Amino acid sequence: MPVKQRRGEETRRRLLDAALAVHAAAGTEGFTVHAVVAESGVSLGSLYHHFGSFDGLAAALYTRCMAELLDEIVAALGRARTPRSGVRAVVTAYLGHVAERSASARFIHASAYAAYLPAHAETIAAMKAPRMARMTAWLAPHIAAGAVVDLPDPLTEMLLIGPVAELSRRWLNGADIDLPRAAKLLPDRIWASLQA
Amino acid sequence: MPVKQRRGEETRRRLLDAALAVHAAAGTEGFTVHAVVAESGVSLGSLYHHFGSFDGLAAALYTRCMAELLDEIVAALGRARTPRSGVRAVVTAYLGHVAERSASARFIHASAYAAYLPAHAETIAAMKAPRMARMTAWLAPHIAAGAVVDLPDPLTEMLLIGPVAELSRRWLNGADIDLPRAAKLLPDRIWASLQA
DNA sequence: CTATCTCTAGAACCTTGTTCTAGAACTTTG
DNA sequence: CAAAGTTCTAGAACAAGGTTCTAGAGATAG
Repeated sequence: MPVKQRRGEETRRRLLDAALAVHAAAGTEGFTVHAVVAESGVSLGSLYHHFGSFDGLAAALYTRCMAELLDEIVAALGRARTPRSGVRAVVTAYLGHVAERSASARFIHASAYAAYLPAHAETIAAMKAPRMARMTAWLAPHIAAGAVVDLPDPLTEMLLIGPVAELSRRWLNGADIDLPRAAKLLPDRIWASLQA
Repeated sequence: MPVKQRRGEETRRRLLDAALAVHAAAGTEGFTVHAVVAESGVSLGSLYHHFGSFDGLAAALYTRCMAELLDEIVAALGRARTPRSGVRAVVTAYLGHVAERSASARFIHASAYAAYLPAHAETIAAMKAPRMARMTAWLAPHIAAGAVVDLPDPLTEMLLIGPVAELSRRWLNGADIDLPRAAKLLPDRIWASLQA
């Protein structure tokens, strides 16, 4: 691999890592171009060369974090055999990510609106689509067998992740929530909403 | 009522209305102090006199919009007799608000993060607490009677509004979702997750 | 009537995202 | 190997938007 290209990749990675670190340490308030540049040890010019804008950097970081989260969820789902255990796997993977990699989770939730910025929507959609498709495909036979209720895809998705996402958002923002207890109780409740 | 105080109230109201109008027309991008001031016909000094900061204005508007939404939900819940119809009433009221008063709903969802800004968190919590308490109180006898599952309050809340909130967020951002159809299908699914 | 207090006004300021120009480092080609 | 071209890095200058400040107009109280 060409040296130049590798250095570029390295710079991109350093900027993304620095961005996550700054966001975790200073919150949305302190999350600024200049802070990220200082933390990364890279220049402002490089940031704009690689990401085009600060939103571009944020979108790239969002994409990276979200991809990791979805990959963990898809992997957990792949290990499940029954739809009920699949639901439990998804919830556990999601909440596990939130608990163990809270910097990533915090960034995802803080910039949820970014997923809809027109400029970057298609990049994010392109990352999500295949992963969501794998989940849909996993569910399909169980729907066909009559074990899982047959709803429009977005609704199934909402029932599955809506409560978990909202719960995570609150926990990340300091609400008094017992996450392990929630991880025990929620899956069967969500499963009840999906059972045919 | 003193004239001066009434004029102050009027100015506050004009600023809040202008803020909602600007946000609806120009989106989060164009939602700036200067734009709000221009739209309202009031001066910048007045804005800072009454709200302290731009975030203060946003928090006040969020509080007002959220209070209206919650009041509609609580009112709808009050008219319901069975827990199942209560769930349907809540979902219908929420989605109705989103469909009919989308400027308000859009602002609520766009500034969801604002609910956690330390500076304004307690104001918002003070608005929410009594309304949430009314919902909890409505549910209590049904839980006692064994008709509704007994979970920690936040979890019940998540199961009830999580899917609806997430669905609304996507619809507001242009996702291809059939809202009336969702309003028909969701309530019984959510009810299934809450049924004991 | 005058003193004071609240509200209104908008210019000046400062932080933060973006652009611009220059130059360094690597790759390719004659 | 040398020179041209390309990509990447650098940081100063710029622009836009949030905040502060000083001043003055209008209402209320003594």
